[in-house]
Amino acid sequence: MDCNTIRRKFLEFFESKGHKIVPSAPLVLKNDPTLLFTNSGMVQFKDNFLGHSKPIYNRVADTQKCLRVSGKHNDLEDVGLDTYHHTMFEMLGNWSFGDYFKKEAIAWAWELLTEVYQLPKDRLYVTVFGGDKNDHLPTDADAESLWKQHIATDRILYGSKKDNFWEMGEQGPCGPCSEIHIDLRPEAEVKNQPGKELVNNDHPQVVEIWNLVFMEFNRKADGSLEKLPAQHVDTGMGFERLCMAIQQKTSNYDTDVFRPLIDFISLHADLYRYGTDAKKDIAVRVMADHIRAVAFAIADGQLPSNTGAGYVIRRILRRAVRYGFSYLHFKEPFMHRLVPLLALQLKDVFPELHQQEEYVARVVHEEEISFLRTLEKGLRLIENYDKTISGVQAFELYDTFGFPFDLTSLIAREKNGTVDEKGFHEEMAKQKSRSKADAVKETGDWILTGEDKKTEFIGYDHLESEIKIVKYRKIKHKNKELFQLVFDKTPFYAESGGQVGDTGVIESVNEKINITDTKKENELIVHFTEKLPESLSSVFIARVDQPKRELTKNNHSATHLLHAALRQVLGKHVEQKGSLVNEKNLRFDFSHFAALTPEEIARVERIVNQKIRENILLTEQRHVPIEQAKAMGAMALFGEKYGEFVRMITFDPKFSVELCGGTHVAATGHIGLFKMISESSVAAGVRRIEAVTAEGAQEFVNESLALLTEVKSLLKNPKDTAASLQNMIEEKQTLEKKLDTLYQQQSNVLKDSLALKAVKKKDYTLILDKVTVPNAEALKNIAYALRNQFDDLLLVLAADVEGKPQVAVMIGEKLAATNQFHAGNLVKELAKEIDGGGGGQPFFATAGGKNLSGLDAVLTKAALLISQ
RNA sequence: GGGGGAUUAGCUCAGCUGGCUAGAGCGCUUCCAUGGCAUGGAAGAGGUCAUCGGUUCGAAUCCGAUAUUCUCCA
Repeated sequence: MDCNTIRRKFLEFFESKGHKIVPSAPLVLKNDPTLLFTNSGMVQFKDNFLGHSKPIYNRVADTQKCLRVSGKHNDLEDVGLDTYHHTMFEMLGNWSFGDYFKKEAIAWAWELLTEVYQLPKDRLYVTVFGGDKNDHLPTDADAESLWKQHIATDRILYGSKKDNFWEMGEQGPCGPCSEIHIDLRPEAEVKNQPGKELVNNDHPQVVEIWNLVFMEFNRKADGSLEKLPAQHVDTGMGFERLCMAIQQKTSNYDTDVFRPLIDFISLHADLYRYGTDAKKDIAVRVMADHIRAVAFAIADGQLPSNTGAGYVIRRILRRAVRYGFSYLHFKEPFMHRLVPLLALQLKDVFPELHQQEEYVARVVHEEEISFLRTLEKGLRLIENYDKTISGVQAFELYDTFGFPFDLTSLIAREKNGTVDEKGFHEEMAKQKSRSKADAVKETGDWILTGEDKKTEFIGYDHLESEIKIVKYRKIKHKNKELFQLVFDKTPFYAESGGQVGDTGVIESVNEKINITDTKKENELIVHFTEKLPESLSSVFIARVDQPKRELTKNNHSATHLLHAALRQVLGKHVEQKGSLVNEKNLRFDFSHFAALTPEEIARVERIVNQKIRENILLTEQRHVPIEQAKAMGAMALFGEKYGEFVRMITFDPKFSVELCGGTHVAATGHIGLFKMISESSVAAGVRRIEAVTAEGAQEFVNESLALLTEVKSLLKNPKDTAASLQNMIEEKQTLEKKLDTLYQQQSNVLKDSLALKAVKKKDYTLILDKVTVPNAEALKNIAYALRNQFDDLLLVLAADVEGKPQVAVMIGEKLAATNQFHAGNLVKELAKEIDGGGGGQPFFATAGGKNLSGLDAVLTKAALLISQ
């Protein structure tokens, strides 16, 4: 059975059991402070379990793109070393939200595995939760007795809290779980040792394939458990592992999920045959695995970067490049060539990659080039190191120059040297604790003050409303206390879609509290404040900062017009890749492969301003079925999670139709004026435009004009300002050069006159004089020029340099070789006469001071010192 | 968000603990040699040492700030 059939059969099976098949959520999460990536199938339903929103369907199934790079069972650095860990994988799952529970979940799981997939019953084991004293929980007897209807009693095993009690995090919904394991070893081995002894023992051939979680509790911040009002089922089955079991392979990488990638990599690694060299195999697996994670993350809108989720993507890609570089001799960018293959392979399941294939490959390619450059630089640095490399050095290479530690040790070994690994890890630990100390954050439990229900957002129509506080909690960060409030309804817009959150106040009869920000946690609208209201149960008037909201609206609507204009001018490949809209300006990132020409910029700006003058009325539709919206030409963004119903914002159905939750002007005329401030690049294939509107644009134009007026007036209002300035700059350069030559000539004259005064002594030619020179540079020049003239020169010049005393001592080449005089020592002695200090090299030294009248004394003293 | 680096000629970079008049390779200009050249030789042009401020007799070098950029950690 090929992998596509396996996936299809899973979905068909649950569809036949009354489940709604939903699409995978994006890999990258936007509104969840606790998580960077979707790491399991249940993430997109988190709000349903937490009770923040009601599910639309109570039975759902899907295949979900997941990414795991750290956690109790997974670490990025382990992936590829063995044959079963992955960064990105698909998780098949079925869910019940307060609908069916353990009985159906267990029966269907068994039916699917043994009847649809025909997995051998005598190789399956199941585990149930064996209870936990600390949590005062008994064995999961329900699951136990249900399993007994399907499977022999001796194939049921009992697991501890660690293996059989599933928790979302330190807080939140949780419950006992029941896992299905399969023994894939050859017959002989099975006879030797029963599979049940190997379950949950990290054996690569005796593995868990399906986890059925029965969510019935909520874990509170103090660690105690509370029964949930409704019970849910959450299951997850690793797709790649399931394929291995059904296709009777010994590794996930041997299935047809990975094989095409592996073959392509091997082909281009000098026709390497996979399976013939353990180290090279690891490299091949790393590359095959990592390209999936990287490509899908980029397709979902996450570019590699140096912070947050983007940094994780960068690390994954770099790890793959590193392995290819070290073990398969890929010295040129290669990973990007895997993108088309992967896109084609998953075209029907995850079309987002196929649709953005060129863009994704380009980003990967650019990132590869940049890392190979980093490697090259590191290699050059490491050449200058001793063959024993200290931990501090290795860490500096890694931390400052991004040079991977394993490459450092590889190179050290090649030179028969060593690296202090312990020292390296110590340095790393220091770095980590520095960062952690900065990031500590304590989050308290939500405390209910009213009936817990979903907040109604009324901010599209109202900027002011009576509200009640539903719940609140305390956040501690860097010794600062913050409170988060949730209302029954709110006019405050929570940051999303690039638009900043509203600020404002809530006010009761007795008090007035500032709301400093509004954010979303998944679907929950959270208001931030520094002060907790005293009477939490009062009725408050919530009031949004209106001027700020108005200015923000201008910028948001302008962003839509800009997006549409860009597509008109540049082409349909322009897709939004990021957006920031606040009261001051707007920033819009989009896919496009070249810098905009001044003409393109002008055209885009002209179109946007024309649309503003047309004063197009806003058409806002709040509840359109997603399919209908798409049919009407609305652009859905990659990496954005849309519900069944969407909000549509239209400014002229022929011009701009977008799915958007933000706030907008009633008619485009409100925007007033649109002015682009800058156009730049953020990453390969992504451009950024910054612009201002309304008052901001007016201010910008006024300031620019004022500056120009000032410049013009300084130049005495020339006909052509730019040319006049250009002239002036050129003129200045010529003058500087002329002045230079003039000084040079002066110095020459002075030098010649000094040369005439030279007195020939027995061992040397003495020049001792007082001079006036324009700058220190000239003094130096004269000294060097005289040195070229007399190889037995002994020169002492007491100079007046722009009113400051300076002394120069120069000793000719031949004389210097005799070590008879030391310019540095001499000048130090002489400097005393001018209340200064100095030094230099044995043959040339200078000194400066404060006492100009001491110059004569310098010469007298010099004569004395020399004659000694 | 918190660290660590880097910024020197058109490009890639040297320049050790402050002091040889800031260098190399490539590229550029001119000239010479060969029938031709990704050729050889010679000469030459090109630098506010990112910006601003400080320490010092003296700063590319030390200190601080800003900008740009690379990199690690969260």
